[in-house]
Amino acid sequence: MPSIKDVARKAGVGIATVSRVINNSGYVKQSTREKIEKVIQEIGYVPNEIARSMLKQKNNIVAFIIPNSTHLFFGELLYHVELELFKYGYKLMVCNSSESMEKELEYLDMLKNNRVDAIILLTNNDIEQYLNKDLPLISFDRKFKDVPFVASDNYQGGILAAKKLIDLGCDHLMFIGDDAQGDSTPVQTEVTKRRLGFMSYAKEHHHSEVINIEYPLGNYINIPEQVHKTVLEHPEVDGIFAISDAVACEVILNLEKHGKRVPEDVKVIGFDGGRSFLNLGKKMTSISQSPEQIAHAIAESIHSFYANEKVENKIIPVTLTNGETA
Amino acid sequence: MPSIKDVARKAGVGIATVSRVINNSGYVKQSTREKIEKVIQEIGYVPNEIARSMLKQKNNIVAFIIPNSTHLFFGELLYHVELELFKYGYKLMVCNSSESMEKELEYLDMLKNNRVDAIILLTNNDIEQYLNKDLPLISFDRKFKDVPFVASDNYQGGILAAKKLIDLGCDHLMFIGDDAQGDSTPVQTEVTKRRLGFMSYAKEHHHSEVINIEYPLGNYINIPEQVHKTVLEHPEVDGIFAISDAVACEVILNLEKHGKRVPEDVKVIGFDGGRSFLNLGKKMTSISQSPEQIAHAIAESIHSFYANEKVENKIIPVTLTNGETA
DNA sequence: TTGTAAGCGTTATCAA
DNA sequence: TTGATAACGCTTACAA
Repeated sequence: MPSIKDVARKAGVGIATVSRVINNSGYVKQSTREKIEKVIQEIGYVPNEIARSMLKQKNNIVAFIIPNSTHLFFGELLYHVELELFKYGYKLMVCNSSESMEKELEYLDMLKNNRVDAIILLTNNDIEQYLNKDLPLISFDRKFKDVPFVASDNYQGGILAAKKLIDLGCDHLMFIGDDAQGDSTPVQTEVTKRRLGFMSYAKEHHHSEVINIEYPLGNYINIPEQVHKTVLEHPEVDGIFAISDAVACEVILNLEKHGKRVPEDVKVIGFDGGRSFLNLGKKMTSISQSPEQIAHAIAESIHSFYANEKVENKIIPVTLTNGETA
Repeated sequence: MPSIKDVARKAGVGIATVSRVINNSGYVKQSTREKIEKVIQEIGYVPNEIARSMLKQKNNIVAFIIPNSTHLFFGELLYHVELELFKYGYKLMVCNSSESMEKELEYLDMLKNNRVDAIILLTNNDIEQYLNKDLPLISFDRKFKDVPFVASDNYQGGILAAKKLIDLGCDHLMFIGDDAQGDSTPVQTEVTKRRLGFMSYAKEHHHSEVINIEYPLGNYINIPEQVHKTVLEHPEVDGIFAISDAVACEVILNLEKHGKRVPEDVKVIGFDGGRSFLNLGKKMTSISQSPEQIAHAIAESIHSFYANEKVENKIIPVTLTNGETA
């Protein structure tokens, strides 16, 4: 592919002049400019961004380390993150970790070598100790030391769900989640606040104790068979808040398989937005996260950082989306 | 971040020697090597891939122009493409076109500027005239002049679906698809072969005519309301082949809403693999594409190209996955 | 208004 | 064994 030198030679000018033309900087005589533009057309010259990156020490590439782009909510988030970054002139590199910490570390090394401008990190692994100042990180739904983060208002989501179920007259509440606080792993993400918010509101406004099902972090999609068993062992439960739509969906299908009607016998609320679960046959009642707003906040943070503005942590509001399962 | 010069200075050697150490090339005295490695550790030097790219004229970045990573099958494909490319040392840039040709052209320009090593193109737009030799293209499910392609065996998929429905004793077949052959757009993709294979087999092995519903390319997920109406206008139909699982899912939900039982009254076969539609409440019968194999074929083609091997077009086999809808 | 030259961080060539 | 030095393609002083 032709370089700036080829243009300069063919136009009979110096490369600096060509540079001035393509960047519209400095003075260039009109006739010279036209001559150069003509040559550019003729030989199909386009500037090489790699060379520019080297000089500017900035390549406008952002990487997104994500467990799995196949997961419904993550897929949506990825889509919007790419869209928002594009508006600021950033390109997005996807890095599917498949939830493996080893893979995450491998990506981190690779991305450091590639001098990407930012790395969006979304993980449940115990990775804190491997993060350092040379990595331009921003994290989603997770706090790391010295790393700015964006998170949904998970606590408020828990409250909204509890309030909804209680308002609907549920007598026996249950929470189901793989948020892995406590013993199962040393990691605590912001997601656990869904549970905390739920519990807290229920404690204040509800008479009986909430049944709390907690299981280790899995693959985000399939939940352990044991959980289904436990649910069935509590026939008195008439209100369930699940940590994600995917989990809620599985729980609902299981309940229905065992003769329970949703929402008549048991009301179920998921978390994420229910958008992708039209094919459940009914619309899910869910606490909606806004992938658009999250993506916007992330892109804005990255942009602010390079504009030398202060990067604030951001909490994105959630809303209750009414559906047919509660 | 430190450069090779910093290492050289601190170790009291020339930069060429440092380069030899980090690339394990040429002769380096053991003691020198150790001294250099020590410095590298100390100052936390990692080589700058951007500089390497510039020199090698290769950056190991592949871009994937995809309509929407949120679409279930595309999301899976994206996931596997990234995985497969990673094995060959390639990084993946996602470019969501949202099906807009304008956006695709914008991406194409951007990617040319960025000298990416390959561009995987997945589009239904009439874009042929904008493609040129400077774009390192490979296409999925679509033939372009002088562009190598990978496609599923769509024709065979149509045959498998027709055979299945006929073997199950269906008397009145229907095909539903937005494959847009003929009038609706000048574009013809490989996907239209699903219809052709279906029709061809049905013609040979079936008595009555197949009802053919064709509608313009949409957003891959929602189908026009008119299609649902047309389906209901044909109560005699007892076997439907839909061009994708997403379409099949919508058709099934609509049929059930109107009192038809699937598969008892109408058998429905989708296309893609049915994997993501567990939450339909039943497993979909579907012609399975293999995102893994497709991704592998794509990655391999790109790799072959840079290994100076001949890049062949590749047709990936499909299989019938039995489910509960046919 | 224009051109020369330095420099961004590497690798590769060629002497030493 | 090693170290200058010339690329790679660009931007930006600095001179002219």
